[in-house]
Amino acid sequence: MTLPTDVNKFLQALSNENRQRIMLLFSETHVMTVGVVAERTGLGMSTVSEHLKQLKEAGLLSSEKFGKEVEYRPNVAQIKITLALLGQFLHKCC
Amino acid sequence: MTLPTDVNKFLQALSNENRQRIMLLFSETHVMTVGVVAERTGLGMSTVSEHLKQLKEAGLLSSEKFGKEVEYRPNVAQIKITLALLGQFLHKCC
DNA sequence: CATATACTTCGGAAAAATCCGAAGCGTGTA
DNA sequence: TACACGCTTCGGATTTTTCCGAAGTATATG
Repeated sequence: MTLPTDVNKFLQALSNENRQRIMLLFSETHVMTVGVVAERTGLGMSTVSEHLKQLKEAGLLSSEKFGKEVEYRPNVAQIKITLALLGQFLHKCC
Repeated sequence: MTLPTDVNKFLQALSNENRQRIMLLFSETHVMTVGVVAERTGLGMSTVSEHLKQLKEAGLLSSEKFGKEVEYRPNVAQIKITLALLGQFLHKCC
């Protein structure tokens, strides 16, 4: 048995405090652009862009482009799947 | 709403590949000493000692001292609690 | 077409994590 | 008491992560 890549990326993504803060913002405001997240966190736009990219690749967020803006939102379905996988993995240890 | 420290440490602990490997070992062998984990992972004993310490502080393992040996094992109860907290947190984003 | 806006990618500095072997600390044994 | 054994802590080299601002890309607007 080995840990799925998805779960690995998921854990990696959530292990950082600023990315956790970003996810918390999404629990208040379900849809945000890169600029809005940058403004609310106080981080540079490039930094936020990179964090959002990582959260997306980890299956925590999804994105959609509208003109020159990019809207990010929680990827509910994928989060549930990954959380279930993580649960399975951890219950093997018991 | 803010992310509990427990959950934070939990995610941080599991984000590392060698600590994941260690947890996988515990899914095969439920009780191991530091030396055994070192032997099976190929890591130095001091390195393993530090990893196990972190996993313990993150609520993933518990330890008990017997003479000069220290036995580690999965902290089932705490894992369940933390996993539930993580689930709660993530479902707020939906 | 030229410019502004929103974002991404790049280059690199700074901070944090990882790992090791040496040294230190208890505990059991000769 | 002296020594061996199992583990932890320390010091430090190496690697990885994080962050920023500059430069680059795509899209809308005057």
